Amino acid sequence: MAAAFRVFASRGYRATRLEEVAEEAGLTKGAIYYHFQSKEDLLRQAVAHRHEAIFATIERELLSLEAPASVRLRHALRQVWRHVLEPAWGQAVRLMFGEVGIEFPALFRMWAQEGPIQAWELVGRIIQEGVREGEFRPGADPEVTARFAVSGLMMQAALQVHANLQDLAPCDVDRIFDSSVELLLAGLSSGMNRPPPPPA
Amino acid sequence: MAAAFRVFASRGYRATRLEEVAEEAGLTKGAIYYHFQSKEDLLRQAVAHRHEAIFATIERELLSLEAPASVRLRHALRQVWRHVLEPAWGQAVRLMFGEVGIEFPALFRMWAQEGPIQAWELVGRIIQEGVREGEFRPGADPEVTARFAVSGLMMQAALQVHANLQDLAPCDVDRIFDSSVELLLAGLSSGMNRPPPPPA
Amino acid sequence: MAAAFRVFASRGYRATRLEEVAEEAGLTKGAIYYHFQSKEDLLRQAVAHRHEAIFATIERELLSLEAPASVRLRHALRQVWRHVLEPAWGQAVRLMFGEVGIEFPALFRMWAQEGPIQAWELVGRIIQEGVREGEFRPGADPEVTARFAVSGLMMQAALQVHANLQDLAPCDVDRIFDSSVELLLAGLSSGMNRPPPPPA
Amino acid sequence: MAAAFRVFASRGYRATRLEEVAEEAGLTKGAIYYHFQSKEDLLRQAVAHRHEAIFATIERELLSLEAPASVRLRHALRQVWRHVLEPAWGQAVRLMFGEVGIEFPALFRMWAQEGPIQAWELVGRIIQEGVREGEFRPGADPEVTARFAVSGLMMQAALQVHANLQDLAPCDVDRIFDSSVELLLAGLSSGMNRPPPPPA
DNA sequence: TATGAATGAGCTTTCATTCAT
DNA sequence: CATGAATGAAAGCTCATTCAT
Repeated sequence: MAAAFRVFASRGYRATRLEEVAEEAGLTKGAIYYHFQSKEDLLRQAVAHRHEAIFATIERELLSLEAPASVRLRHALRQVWRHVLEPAWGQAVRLMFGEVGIEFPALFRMWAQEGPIQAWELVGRIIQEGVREGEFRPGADPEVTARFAVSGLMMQAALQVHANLQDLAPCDVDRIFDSSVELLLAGLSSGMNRPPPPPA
Repeated sequence: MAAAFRVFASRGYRATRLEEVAEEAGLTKGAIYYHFQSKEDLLRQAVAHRHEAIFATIERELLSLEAPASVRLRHALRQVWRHVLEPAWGQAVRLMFGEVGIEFPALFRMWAQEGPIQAWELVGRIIQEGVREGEFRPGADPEVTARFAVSGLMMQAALQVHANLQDLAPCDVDRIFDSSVELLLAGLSSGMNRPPPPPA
Repeated sequence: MAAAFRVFASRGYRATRLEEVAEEAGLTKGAIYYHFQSKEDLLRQAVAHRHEAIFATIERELLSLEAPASVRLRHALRQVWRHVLEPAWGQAVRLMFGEVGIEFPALFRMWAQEGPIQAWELVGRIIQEGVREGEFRPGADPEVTARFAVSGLMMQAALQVHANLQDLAPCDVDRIFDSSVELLLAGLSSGMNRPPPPPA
Repeated sequence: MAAAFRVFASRGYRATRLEEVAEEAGLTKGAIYYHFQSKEDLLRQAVAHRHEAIFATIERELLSLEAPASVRLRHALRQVWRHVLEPAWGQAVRLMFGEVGIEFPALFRMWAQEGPIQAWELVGRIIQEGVREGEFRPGADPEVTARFAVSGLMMQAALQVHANLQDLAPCDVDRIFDSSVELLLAGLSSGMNRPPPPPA
């Protein structure tokens, strides 16, 4: 299943021949059919098996982190950023957005639930706490902010890094993260920790 | 070529049979081969021909818009949002991210150049002007902010709307836009027009 | 028709696309169908039209040649040799032996009648005259000798020259002709003009 | 491969549908592609595999034959004649001269090397021995004589028998051989065993 | 469990042929 | 007479799937 996921992710679903999967797994085509019903079944199990445990891990970490919301937000987003920069994530997202999204919507939803949705719910909770604690301004929309933040990072990772747009529109990877987070925090800030605006 | 784009976008490249394209175009398979060398050539031309003139249009509009940077930014992002909410964009992005990205990277880059990159360069210019004019704070990073903003909207459109995640994680489409823009403006604001923070 | 013959001869019948013929003729496919019923019809007419007038010409020449049979034989074979060394003949023979022979036997027979058969009948007559005149030995078989001689030259031309076996089994073209004719004359000679064998 | 050779030889390369080959072999199209890469590959292997071991066999026979060169020559040519009268040879030669010669020259050369060239080298050696032993006249050209003899027989077989020209120009098959050999021997003879020419 | 061989449906591609203009 | 566009019937090839061993 791991082999299958690897090949599907790098070649695409339809472009993958079962023989490639077999080879990657060190077997032959026939053996696959002993373990799986069909190519589709193989994909399904390969995807399902790849639990995006990542966000659960992040969450647990954060629970034990006693720090201002801004710090915890930055920390969480850093983890997200790290995760989506992984080549494996880049391939997976292409597979999911592409053929899987079209041909196996249910599979796509399962992935989305465990990945992006999970991520923005997690981030949303942190922002909400920040608002409750007065660190973030009361008018902020934690849910949308979280979606927006996570989506922005994901899309930048997908385009800039995984689709290799570095030479078309170069931009340092760390700068993308730092500037994005800075923007977020500025936008969320209740002004408590901010120097007063210069008198007009 | 339009017919081809439509079918490729909705079915995916490999899953599309030339016969479907032919039917959509009101012809037969053979006729396609009179005009195109191969399936790949058809895709190439169909994609290349579909100039994403949209952003050039937005830009022209903005040039004639005398208004504060924040207004122009909101306007531009509104156009982007409108565009990426189109079903056609949703399909195209899946096609591009999926099979085209994997099998025809050059084609993908062409699309990225005309689409996302164009968009964030446009938005980046507006933010830069806002900074220069003092409406946005001097420390802002126009380029990354633009990338982040456009990416965030695109990803939300792709997931929430085109991948139909509404029932898994419901969220009003307008709220996504409004809250995102509000966040952005708050994060960019130089504080000139903002009420001073309440005394601690 | 000339264009058709050229292309058929160089590419082979089935491997020839009507478009190639059209291009060679400076027209388009459609125009061919104004003049010919089908690809087969085109081949038929192209072949039929190419009268192998060559042997009639040789014959006329020979009629006016007052010389011993051996001289006339050599002369006739020289003409044959010259003819079969032509690249055009090489291509034609491959076409005829190959696809035409298999798919259009009648066409092949027509060609054979005008080509090889004509040739060996002509040569046969000369030998017969040589026998009648006493220059060739009485036991000779003019018909088979003619067939054998012409066939030998044709096959050598086809293999050595047109199939380009020169580097696999090099042999000078003139030597092939000269030695062959010498052998023939020696085999046909009645001994009249030959020095008596050395006493044992 | 045997089945393929049979079908290719009788129908021609391009005119052969893989399905015919499959049927002849008792399989289906797909199975062919399990064992061969393409139609071309199948042809290549089918031809390569069909070693023309025939001439090696003849040679071995001749080595153990203690007899005058003329007898051995007649014997060798008889074998050649027998071989080229086989229907299979007739088909093969048409295939080789036709499409294979045009589209796969290397394959043609391989066949020529194992067939005609082999044959005339063998015959050439015999003649050379005859010359050395004084049975054949010193001025003879063994190499060309061999080429000429073998070519003559081959071409006669191809035309008279395999191209079925019997009714256009009837001639007994045995007579062709006998007269040809008689001519050859007469042309090669050193005169030692020949009655002196009648006095003029 | 695993394999090699085989299948057959379906795809892309080719091209002789047609025909309105 | 000629053309460009279109057709449709193959044909080559691919590959998920099956199965005896």
